[in-house]
Amino acid sequence: MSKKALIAMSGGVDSSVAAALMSEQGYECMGVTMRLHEEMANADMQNGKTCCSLDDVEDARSVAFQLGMPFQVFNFKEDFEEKVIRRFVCAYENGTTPNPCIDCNRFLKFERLYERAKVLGYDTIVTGHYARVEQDPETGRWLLKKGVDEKKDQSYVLYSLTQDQLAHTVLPLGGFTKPEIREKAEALGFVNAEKAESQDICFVPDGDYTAFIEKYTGKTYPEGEFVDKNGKVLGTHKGIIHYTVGQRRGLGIASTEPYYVCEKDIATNRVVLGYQNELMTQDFEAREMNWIAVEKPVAGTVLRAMVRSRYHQKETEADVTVLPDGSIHIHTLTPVRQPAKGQAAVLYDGDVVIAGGEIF
RNA sequence: UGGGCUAUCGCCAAGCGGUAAGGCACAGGACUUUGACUCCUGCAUUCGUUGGUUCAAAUCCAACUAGCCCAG
Repeated sequence: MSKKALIAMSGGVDSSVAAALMSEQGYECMGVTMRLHEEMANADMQNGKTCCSLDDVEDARSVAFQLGMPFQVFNFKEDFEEKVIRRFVCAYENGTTPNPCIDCNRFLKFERLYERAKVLGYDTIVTGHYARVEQDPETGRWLLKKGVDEKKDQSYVLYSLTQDQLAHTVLPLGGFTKPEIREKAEALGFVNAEKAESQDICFVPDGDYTAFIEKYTGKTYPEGEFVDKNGKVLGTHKGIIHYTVGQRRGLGIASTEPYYVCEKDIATNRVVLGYQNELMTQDFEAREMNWIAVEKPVAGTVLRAMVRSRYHQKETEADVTVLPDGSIHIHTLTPVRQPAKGQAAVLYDGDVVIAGGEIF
């Protein structure tokens, strides 16, 4: 009796090859594309850079057909709207910087899709992420590890996976590099073998997320003051949702050295700017922790870990203290650029994800 | 109104007689399944104006104009 795997197929190269690999391994597979949002109808929007357009669905269908596996489209638009888009918009309105990809993984791919899979009798979820799932032979815990291809590693956006989810997840690309996957796709003659990497926020294909928020909420976000640490007014900003902590470009303030966004004050609608040295910190906190490699530690526990506080960033060594309410305090050994609230802090021990949470 | 100082790209700013650094801002590109960061490229035939000295001036001289400071 073969195991049954449900493959989340975006229509891109990675998930297509993931499907092929699972099929080769003898799994009984079904390909699924999640419909998450209204595609931009405009023909001139077809830049091929997003993950879930109509063309992408057809690519996924084509690959599934080629592999001889059933294929379905699940309509998760309502869930996506509620769990990803709304949270995204709210985060910006509250002055934080969301990571919708993490929410999509957490709430759609590994929650909604997983539930549906179970109902349909599939016990394994498969995605095209570059990360590895392994079981610790000693503790029996399921581990999430970085992908072998350091350049493409996506363990950061998967930190929310629970033990149960990991136990039922296979990430077949984790042991490969991107070039290897491309080769595989070409060898198999997939229509999307040479498709561009996806990027940008999938539901904002033109990249103008501020326009999206304004259209979504029907609100406009008033101009306000740019000030320095001492409250001195430096200029006028275009609306607070346009900025994120750590941002440099687009401020329009000429100076002797670059200004960065250090802080956003929703109450006064002010954006605090400072020079690079004013942006550095060694302390921040994260909450809603998901512990993967270890059981949730008791309050007061201190551990040394490598911390990543933004995607595609080199980790920094830090001392992590577990606080009474379960959140953590992170003290980096060397100064780092202040992370933006709303982004994820993920703790690593080498290749292994220890835990992750939201910076606040 | 006397005296002094300064006038170089949108902003800051090198240059001190030999044929316009750099930073910021901006634009474009690379990177990227978030926002960012980062990286690359571009960006004054011209130095407040007008004359003069010189083979040669943004650099010296003069006048004019503007701004700043101190006197009043």
